[in-house]
Amino acid sequence: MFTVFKGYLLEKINLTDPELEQIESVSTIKKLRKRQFLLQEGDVWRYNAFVCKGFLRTYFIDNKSQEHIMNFAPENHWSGDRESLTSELPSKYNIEALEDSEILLINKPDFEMLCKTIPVLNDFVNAILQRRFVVMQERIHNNITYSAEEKYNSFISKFPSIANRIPQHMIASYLGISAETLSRVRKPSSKK
Amino acid sequence: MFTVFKGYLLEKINLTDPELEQIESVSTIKKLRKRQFLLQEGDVWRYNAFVCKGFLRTYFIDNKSQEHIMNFAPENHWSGDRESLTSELPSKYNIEALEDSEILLINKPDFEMLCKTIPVLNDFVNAILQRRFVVMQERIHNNITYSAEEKYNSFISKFPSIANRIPQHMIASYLGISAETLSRVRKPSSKK
DNA sequence: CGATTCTTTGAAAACAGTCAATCTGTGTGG
DNA sequence: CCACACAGATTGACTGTTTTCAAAGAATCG
Repeated sequence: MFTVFKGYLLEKINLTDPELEQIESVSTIKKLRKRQFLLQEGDVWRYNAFVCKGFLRTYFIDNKSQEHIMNFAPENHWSGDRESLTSELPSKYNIEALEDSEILLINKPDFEMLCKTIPVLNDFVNAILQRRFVVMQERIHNNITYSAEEKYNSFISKFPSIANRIPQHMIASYLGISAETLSRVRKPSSKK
Repeated sequence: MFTVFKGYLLEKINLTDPELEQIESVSTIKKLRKRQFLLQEGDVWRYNAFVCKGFLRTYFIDNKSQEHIMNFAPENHWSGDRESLTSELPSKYNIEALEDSEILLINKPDFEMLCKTIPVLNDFVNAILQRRFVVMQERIHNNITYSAEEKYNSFISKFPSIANRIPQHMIASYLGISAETLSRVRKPSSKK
Protein backbone atom coordinates (compact mmCIF):
# COMPACT_ATOMS: atom_id res chain seq x y z
CA MET A 1 0.00 0.00 0.00
CA PHE A 2 2.96 2.32 0.27
CA THR A 3 3.06 2.22 -3.52
CA VAL A 4 -0.19 4.18 -3.63
CA PHE A 5 1.26 6.91 -1.49
CA LYS A 6 4.49 6.82 -3.47
CA GLY A 7 2.56 7.22 -6.70
CA TYR A 8 0.65 10.15 -5.24
CA LEU A 9 3.82 11.86 -4.10
CA LEU A 10 5.74 11.34 -7.33
CA GLU A 11 2.86 12.77 -9.29
CA LYS A 12 3.19 16.01 -7.37
CA ILE A 13 6.82 16.42 -6.47
CA ASN A 14 10.27 15.07 -7.28
CA LEU A 15 11.75 12.80 -4.66
CA THR A 16 14.93 10.77 -4.72
CA ASP A 17 14.94 7.07 -3.90
CA PRO A 18 16.62 7.61 -0.54
CA GLU A 19 14.00 10.20 0.32
CA LEU A 20 11.24 7.80 -0.57
CA GLU A 21 12.86 5.13 1.53
CA GLN A 22 13.06 7.56 4.40
CA ILE A 23 9.38 8.28 4.07
CA GLU A 24 8.52 4.62 3.84
CA SER A 25 10.59 3.81 6.91
CA VAL A 26 8.32 5.96 9.12
CA SER A 27 5.05 4.98 7.47
CA THR A 28 2.68 2.45 8.92
CA ILE A 29 -0.45 1.02 7.37
CA LYS A 30 -3.71 0.66 9.21
CA LYS A 31 -6.49 -1.41 7.72
CA LEU A 32 -10.03 -0.54 8.65
CA ARG A 33 -13.17 -2.50 8.00
CA LYS A 34 -16.29 -0.62 7.13
CA ARG A 35 -17.68 1.13 10.21
CA GLN A 36 -14.43 0.87 12.09
CA PHE A 37 -13.02 4.00 13.70
CA LEU A 38 -9.70 5.60 12.98
CA LEU A 39 -10.26 8.14 15.74
CA GLN A 40 -12.83 8.43 18.45
CA GLU A 41 -13.97 11.52 20.29
CA GLY A 42 -11.90 12.05 23.40
CA ASP A 43 -8.71 10.52 22.03
CA VAL A 44 -5.76 12.63 20.98
CA TRP A 45 -4.92 12.48 17.30
CA ARG A 46 -1.21 12.09 16.69
CA TYR A 47 -0.76 11.35 13.00
CA ASN A 48 -0.82 12.50 9.49
CA ALA A 49 -3.12 10.13 7.66
CA PHE A 50 -3.29 9.48 3.95
CA VAL A 51 -6.13 7.38 2.58
CA CYS A 52 -4.59 4.83 0.20
CA LYS A 53 -7.86 3.03 -0.32
CA GLY A 54 -11.43 3.34 0.87
CA PHE A 55 -13.34 6.25 2.27
CA LEU A 56 -13.45 8.06 5.60
CA ARG A 57 -15.76 10.56 7.17
CA THR A 58 -15.06 12.89 10.07
CA TYR A 59 -18.04 13.82 12.19
CA PHE A 60 -18.99 15.15 15.58
CA ILE A 61 -22.01 14.84 17.81
CA ASP A 62 -23.76 17.99 18.98
CA ASN A 63 -25.44 18.51 22.33
CA LYS A 64 -28.73 17.25 20.90
CA SER A 65 -26.90 14.00 20.02
CA GLN A 66 -27.09 14.78 16.34
CA GLU A 67 -24.27 13.81 14.02
CA HIS A 68 -22.71 16.42 11.75
CA ILE A 69 -20.18 15.52 9.11
CA MET A 70 -17.16 17.76 9.04
CA ASN A 71 -15.27 16.11 6.24
CA PHE A 72 -15.03 13.33 3.71
CA ALA A 73 -11.76 11.71 2.66
CA PRO A 74 -11.67 9.31 -0.29
CA GLU A 75 -8.49 7.61 -1.43
CA ASN A 76 -5.63 9.93 -2.34
CA HIS A 77 -6.77 12.44 0.22
CA TRP A 78 -5.67 13.28 3.73
CA SER A 79 -7.65 12.85 6.89
CA GLY A 80 -7.15 13.45 10.59
CA ASP A 81 -7.88 16.13 13.13
CA ARG A 82 -5.45 18.98 12.70
CA GLU A 83 -6.83 20.72 15.75
CA SER A 84 -6.08 17.85 18.10
CA LEU A 85 -2.79 17.19 16.34
CA THR A 86 -1.45 20.68 16.99
CA SER A 87 -3.02 21.25 20.39
CA GLU A 88 -2.44 17.69 21.61
CA LEU A 89 -5.83 17.92 23.29
CA PRO A 90 -8.60 15.30 23.03
CA SER A 91 -10.46 15.40 19.75
CA LYS A 92 -14.09 16.39 19.36
CA TYR A 93 -14.34 14.26 16.26
CA ASN A 94 -14.88 10.70 15.18
CA ILE A 95 -13.26 9.41 12.04
CA GLU A 96 -14.99 6.36 10.66
CA ALA A 97 -14.45 4.19 7.60
CA LEU A 98 -17.44 4.20 5.27
CA GLU A 99 -15.83 1.44 3.21
CA ASP A 100 -13.06 -1.04 3.93
CA SER A 101 -10.03 1.21 3.91
CA GLU A 102 -6.27 1.28 4.12
CA ILE A 103 -4.70 4.27 5.77
CA LEU A 104 -1.09 5.28 5.75
CA LEU A 105 -0.03 6.86 9.02
CA ILE A 106 3.01 8.94 9.89
CA ASN A 107 3.21 10.14 13.45
CA LYS A 108 3.77 13.78 14.24
CA PRO A 109 7.48 13.82 15.17
CA ASP A 110 8.40 11.64 12.21
CA PHE A 111 6.38 13.81 9.87
CA GLU A 112 7.98 16.98 11.17
CA MET A 113 11.36 15.41 10.72
CA LEU A 114 10.52 14.49 7.12
CA CYS A 115 9.40 18.04 6.40
CA LYS A 116 12.60 19.41 7.88
CA THR A 117 14.88 17.15 5.89
CA ILE A 118 12.94 17.18 2.60
CA PRO A 119 12.22 20.81 1.74
CA VAL A 120 10.22 19.97 -1.35
CA LEU A 121 7.90 17.88 0.82
CA ASN A 122 7.52 20.74 3.23
CA ASP A 123 6.53 23.07 0.40
CA PHE A 124 4.07 20.49 -0.84
CA VAL A 125 2.49 20.10 2.56
CA ASN A 126 2.07 23.85 2.78
CA ALA A 127 0.51 23.92 -0.66
CA ILE A 128 -2.01 21.30 0.47
CA LEU A 129 -2.82 23.43 3.48
CA GLN A 130 -3.43 26.42 1.24
CA ARG A 131 -5.74 24.46 -0.97
CA ARG A 132 -7.65 23.05 1.96
CA PHE A 133 -8.00 26.60 3.11
CA VAL A 134 -9.71 27.64 -0.09
CA VAL A 135 -12.05 24.67 0.08
CA MET A 136 -13.10 25.58 3.61
CA GLN A 137 -13.62 29.17 2.58
CA GLU A 138 -15.89 28.09 -0.24
CA ARG A 139 -17.83 25.95 2.16
CA ILE A 140 -18.36 28.92 4.46
CA HIS A 141 -19.35 30.99 1.46
CA ASN A 142 -21.97 28.42 0.50
CA ASN A 143 -23.22 28.10 4.06
CA ILE A 144 -23.88 31.79 4.52
CA THR A 145 -25.12 32.44 1.00
CA TYR A 146 -27.11 29.52 -0.33
CA SER A 147 -30.49 27.91 0.22
CA ALA A 148 -30.73 24.17 0.83
CA GLU A 149 -31.23 23.51 -2.86
CA GLU A 150 -28.30 25.67 -3.90
CA LYS A 151 -26.09 24.00 -1.31
CA TYR A 152 -26.97 20.61 -2.69
CA ASN A 153 -26.43 21.60 -6.31
CA SER A 154 -23.12 23.16 -5.46
CA PHE A 155 -22.06 20.01 -3.66
CA ILE A 156 -22.87 17.59 -6.44
CA SER A 157 -21.27 19.77 -9.07
CA LYS A 158 -18.15 20.17 -6.97
CA PHE A 159 -17.88 16.61 -5.63
CA PRO A 160 -19.70 14.37 -8.09
CA SER A 161 -17.49 11.40 -7.29
CA ILE A 162 -18.22 11.65 -3.60
CA ALA A 163 -21.93 12.21 -4.11
CA ASN A 164 -22.56 8.84 -5.70
CA ARG A 165 -20.54 6.92 -3.17
CA ILE A 166 -22.26 7.78 0.06
CA PRO A 167 -25.83 7.78 1.31
CA GLN A 168 -27.71 11.00 0.73
CA HIS A 169 -28.35 11.67 4.35
CA MET A 170 -24.62 12.06 4.84
CA ILE A 171 -24.51 14.75 2.19
CA ALA A 172 -27.34 16.43 4.08
CA SER A 173 -25.35 16.16 7.29
CA TYR A 174 -22.30 17.66 5.60
CA LEU A 175 -24.37 20.54 4.25
CA GLY A 176 -26.16 21.20 7.51
CA ILE A 177 -29.66 20.43 6.23
CA SER A 178 -32.06 17.64 7.10
CA ALA A 179 -32.20 14.44 5.06
CA GLU A 180 -35.85 15.12 4.26
CA THR A 181 -35.16 18.58 2.94
CA LEU A 182 -32.39 17.21 0.78
CA SER A 183 -34.70 14.57 -0.59
CA ARG A 184 -37.20 17.28 -1.46
CA VAL A 185 -34.84 19.66 -3.20
CA ARG A 186 -33.40 16.84 -5.26
CA LYS A 187 -36.25 16.31 -7.65
CA PRO A 188 -37.14 19.86 -8.64
CA SER A 189 -33.59 20.05 -9.92
CA SER A 190 -34.43 17.54 -12.66
CA LYS A 191 -37.45 19.37 -14.02
CA LYS A 192 -36.81 22.83 -15.40
CA MET B 1 3.63 52.11 12.44
CA PHE B 2 6.27 49.47 11.95
CA THR B 3 6.71 49.53 15.71
CA VAL B 4 3.26 47.97 16.12
CA PHE B 5 4.18 45.09 13.87
CA LYS B 6 7.56 44.78 15.55
CA GLY B 7 5.88 44.59 18.93
CA TYR B 8 3.52 41.93 17.67
CA LEU B 9 6.35 39.84 16.25
CA LEU B 10 8.58 40.10 19.29
CA GLU B 11 5.74 39.04 21.51
CA LYS B 12 5.50 35.78 19.58
CA ILE B 13 8.97 34.95 18.37
CA ASN B 14 12.61 35.85 18.85
CA LEU B 15 14.12 37.94 16.11
CA THR B 16 17.50 39.57 15.90
CA ASP B 17 17.89 43.25 15.07
CA PRO B 18 19.20 42.54 11.57
CA GLU B 19 16.22 40.28 10.95
CA LEU B 20 13.86 43.01 12.08
CA GLU B 21 15.61 45.46 9.84
CA GLN B 22 15.27 43.07 6.96
CA ILE B 23 11.56 42.80 7.62
CA GLU B 24 11.18 46.54 7.92
CA SER B 25 13.03 47.11 4.68
CA VAL B 26 10.37 45.27 2.68
CA SER B 27 7.38 46.61 4.61
CA THR B 28 5.23 49.44 3.37
CA ILE B 29 2.44 51.22 5.17
CA LYS B 30 -0.90 51.99 3.63
CA LYS B 31 -3.27 54.36 5.34
CA LEU B 32 -6.96 53.94 4.72
CA ARG B 33 -9.76 56.28 5.61
CA LYS B 34 -13.02 54.78 6.78
CA ARG B 35 -14.88 53.22 3.82
CA GLN B 36 -11.78 53.09 1.67
CA PHE B 37 -10.89 49.84 -0.03
CA LEU B 38 -7.74 47.82 0.41
CA LEU B 39 -8.81 45.40 -2.28
CA GLN B 40 -11.62 45.43 -4.77
CA GLU B 41 -13.27 42.53 -6.51
CA GLY B 42 -11.55 41.77 -9.78
CA ASP B 43 -8.10 42.90 -8.69
CA VAL B 44 -5.34 40.43 -7.89
CA TRP B 45 -4.22 40.45 -4.30
CA ARG B 46 -0.43 40.39 -4.00
CA TYR B 47 0.42 41.05 -0.37
CA ASN B 48 0.52 39.87 3.14
CA ALA B 49 -1.32 42.48 5.14
CA PHE B 50 -1.09 43.13 8.85
CA VAL B 51 -3.53 45.55 10.46
CA CYS B 52 -1.52 47.89 12.69
CA LYS B 53 -4.48 50.07 13.48
CA GLY B 54 -8.15 50.19 12.61
CA PHE B 55 -10.51 47.55 11.40
CA LEU B 56 -11.11 45.79 8.07
CA ARG B 57 -13.82 43.60 6.72
CA THR B 58 -13.66 41.23 3.78
CA TYR B 59 -16.90 40.67 1.92
CA PHE B 60 -18.26 39.48 -1.39
CA ILE B 61 -21.40 40.18 -3.36
CA ASP B 62 -23.60 37.26 -4.37
CA ASN B 63 -25.59 36.97 -7.58
CA LYS B 64 -28.59 38.59 -5.89
CA SER B 65 -26.33 41.60 -5.17
CA GLN B 66 -26.29 40.83 -1.49
CA GLU B 67 -23.21 41.44 0.60
CA HIS B 68 -21.79 38.66 2.74
CA ILE B 69 -18.96 39.23 5.16
CA MET B 70 -16.24 36.63 4.99
CA ASN B 71 -13.94 38.03 7.60
CA PHE B 72 -13.15 40.74 10.11
CA ALA B 73 -9.64 41.95 10.87
CA PRO B 74 -9.01 44.28 13.80
CA GLU B 75 -5.55 45.60 14.66
CA ASN B 76 -2.93 42.94 15.32
CA HIS B 77 -4.56 40.60 12.87
CA TRP B 78 -3.88 39.66 9.29
CA SER B 79 -6.06 40.33 6.31
CA GLY B 80 -5.96 39.71 2.58
CA ASP B 81 -7.20 37.15 0.11
CA ARG B 82 -5.13 34.03 0.34
CA GLU B 83 -6.94 32.49 -2.58
CA SER B 84 -6.05 35.26 -4.99
CA LEU B 85 -2.57 35.50 -3.51
CA THR B 86 -1.73 31.88 -4.27
CA SER B 87 -3.63 31.54 -7.54
CA GLU B 88 -2.73 35.01 -8.80
CA LEU B 89 -6.25 35.21 -10.18
CA PRO B 90 -8.65 38.14 -9.70
CA SER B 91 -10.22 38.25 -6.26
CA LYS B 92 -13.89 37.70 -5.56
CA TYR B 93 -13.63 39.82 -2.45
CA ASN B 94 -13.65 43.41 -1.34
CA ILE B 95 -11.64 44.49 1.66
CA GLU B 96 -12.85 47.71 3.17
CA ALA B 97 -11.81 49.78 6.16
CA LEU B 98 -14.58 50.11 8.75
CA GLU B 99 -12.48 52.64 10.64
CA ASP B 100 -9.50 54.77 9.68
CA SER B 101 -6.76 52.18 9.45
CA GLU B 102 -3.08 51.65 8.91
CA ILE B 103 -2.03 48.51 7.16
CA LEU B 104 1.45 47.05 6.86
CA LEU B 105 2.01 45.37 3.51
CA ILE B 106 4.70 42.97 2.39
CA ASN B 107 4.44 41.77 -1.17
CA LYS B 108 4.49 38.11 -2.00
CA PRO B 109 8.08 37.62 -3.26
CA ASP B 110 9.50 39.63 -0.38
CA PHE B 111 7.45 37.71 2.11
CA GLU B 112 8.55 34.40 0.70
CA MET B 113 12.11 35.53 0.85
CA LEU B 114 11.70 36.51 4.49
CA CYS B 115 10.23 33.11 5.31
CA LYS B 116 13.10 31.38 3.57
CA THR B 117 15.80 33.33 5.34
CA ILE B 118 14.17 33.50 8.79
CA PRO B 119 13.08 29.97 9.71
CA VAL B 120 11.48 31.03 12.96
CA LEU B 121 9.26 33.41 11.00
CA ASN B 122 8.32 30.63 8.64
CA ASP B 123 7.30 28.43 11.56
CA PHE B 124 5.28 31.27 13.01
CA VAL B 125 3.48 31.88 9.75
CA ASN B 126 2.59 28.22 9.57
CA ALA B 127 1.33 28.32 13.14
CA ILE B 128 -0.93 31.22 12.23
CA LEU B 129 -2.25 29.23 9.31
CA GLN B 130 -3.03 26.32 11.60
CA ARG B 131 -4.89 28.55 14.01
CA ARG B 132 -6.84 30.21 11.25
CA PHE B 133 -7.72 26.74 10.14
CA VAL B 134 -9.26 25.88 13.47
CA VAL B 135 -11.25 29.11 13.50
CA MET B 136 -12.68 28.35 10.08
CA GLN B 137 -13.53 24.84 11.16
CA GLU B 138 -15.41 26.17 14.16
CA ARG B 139 -17.29 28.54 11.92
CA ILE B 140 -18.35 25.67 9.68
CA HIS B 141 -19.31 23.72 12.77
CA ASN B 142 -21.55 26.57 13.91
CA ASN B 143 -23.02 27.05 10.47
CA ILE B 144 -24.13 23.46 10.09
CA THR B 145 -25.17 22.94 13.70
CA TYR B 146 -26.69 26.06 15.14
CA SER B 147 -29.89 28.06 14.84
CA ALA B 148 -29.75 31.81 14.27
CA GLU B 149 -29.90 32.47 17.99
CA GLU B 150 -27.16 29.99 18.79
CA LYS B 151 -24.98 31.40 16.03
CA TYR B 152 -25.34 34.86 17.47
CA ASN B 153 -24.63 33.80 21.04
CA SER B 154 -21.62 31.85 19.92
CA PHE B 155 -20.33 34.87 18.04
CA ILE B 156 -20.62 37.36 20.88
CA SER B 157 -19.08 34.97 23.37
CA LYS B 158 -16.20 34.23 21.01
CA PHE B 159 -15.61 37.73 19.66
CA PRO B 160 -16.94 40.16 22.27
CA SER B 161 -14.46 42.84 21.28
CA ILE B 162 -15.51 42.72 17.66
CA ALA B 163 -19.21 42.61 18.49
CA ASN B 164 -19.29 46.01 20.13
CA ARG B 165 -17.26 47.70 17.44
CA ILE B 166 -19.35 47.07 14.36
CA PRO B 167 -23.00 47.53 13.42
CA GLN B 168 -25.19 44.53 14.16
CA HIS B 169 -26.20 44.00 10.60
CA MET B 170 -22.60 43.16 9.80
CA ILE B 171 -22.60 40.45 12.42
CA ALA B 172 -25.75 39.15 10.76
CA SER B 173 -24.01 39.19 7.41
CA TYR B 174 -21.03 37.32 8.84
CA LEU B 175 -23.32 34.71 10.36
CA GLY B 176 -25.43 34.31 7.26
CA ILE B 177 -28.69 35.47 8.81
CA SER B 178 -30.81 38.55 8.15
CA ALA B 179 -30.40 41.72 10.21
CA GLU B 180 -34.04 41.49 11.31
CA THR B 181 -33.67 37.94 12.53
CA LEU B 182 -30.60 38.90 14.47
CA SER B 183 -32.44 41.79 16.06
CA ARG B 184 -35.17 39.36 17.11
CA VAL B 185 -32.98 36.70 18.63
CA ARG B 186 -31.05 39.31 20.57
CA LYS B 187 -33.60 40.14 23.22
CA PRO B 188 -34.78 36.72 24.30
CA SER B 189 -31.18 36.13 25.28
CA SER B 190 -31.47 38.78 28.02
CA LYS B 191 -34.58 37.36 29.70
CA LYS B 192 -34.64 33.91 31.32
C1' DC C 1 -35.96 -13.93 2.36
C1' DG C 2 -35.87 -11.01 6.80
C1' DA C 3 -33.52 -7.24 8.76
C1' DT C 4 -31.56 -3.11 8.37
C1' DT C 5 -30.62 1.09 6.32
C1' DC C 6 -31.90 4.57 3.25
C1' DT C 7 -35.19 7.45 0.78
C1' DT C 8 -39.45 9.49 -0.02
C1' DT C 9 -43.81 11.57 1.22
C1' DG C 10 -47.35 14.08 3.91
C1' DA C 11 -48.93 17.28 7.29
C1' DA C 12 -48.02 20.34 10.88
C1' DA C 13 -45.09 23.38 13.33
C1' DA C 14 -41.04 26.07 13.92
C1' DC C 15 -37.97 29.03 11.97
C1' DA C 16 -36.09 32.55 9.12
C1' DG C 17 -36.61 35.95 5.41
C1' DT C 18 -38.90 39.97 3.28
C1' DC C 19 -41.03 44.31 3.05
C1' DA C 20 -42.52 48.38 4.99
C1' DA C 21 -42.89 51.42 8.73
C1' DT C 22 -41.23 53.37 12.84
C1' DC C 23 -37.86 54.51 16.19
C1' DT C 24 -33.24 55.82 17.74
C1' DG C 25 -29.07 58.01 17.90
C1' DT C 26 -25.45 60.68 15.51
C1' DG C 27 -23.50 64.05 13.06
C1' DT C 28 -23.84 68.02 9.75
C1' DG C 29 -24.92 72.26 8.01
C1' DG C 30 -27.83 76.24 8.34
C1' DC D 1 -28.87 75.50 18.76
C1' DC D 2 -32.02 73.57 15.89
C1' DA D 3 -33.52 71.00 11.97
C1' DC D 4 -32.52 67.66 9.07
C1' DA D 5 -30.55 63.74 6.99
C1' DC D 6 -28.70 59.39 7.54
C1' DA D 7 -27.46 55.00 9.15
C1' DG D 8 -28.74 51.54 12.16
C1' DA D 9 -32.09 48.92 15.00
C1' DT D 10 -36.55 47.39 15.97
C1' DT D 11 -41.24 45.89 15.11
C1' DG D 12 -45.34 43.90 12.73
C1' DA D 13 -47.51 41.28 9.31
C1' DC D 14 -46.80 38.20 5.92
C1' DT D 15 -44.48 34.75 3.06
C1' DG D 16 -41.59 31.20 2.23
C1' DT D 17 -38.37 27.76 3.64
C1' DT D 18 -36.85 24.18 6.55
C1' DT D 19 -37.54 21.01 10.32
C1' DT D 20 -39.92 17.57 12.68
C1' DC D 21 -42.47 13.47 13.25
C1' DA D 22 -44.53 9.61 11.48
C1' DA D 23 -45.30 6.38 8.08
C1' DA D 24 -44.59 4.01 3.96
C1' DG D 25 -41.59 2.52 -0.01
C1' DA D 26 -37.14 1.11 -1.93
C1' DA D 27 -32.75 -0.74 -1.78
C1' DT D 28 -29.11 -3.44 0.21
C1' DC D 29 -26.98 -7.08 2.68
C1' DG D 30 -26.15 -10.97 5.19
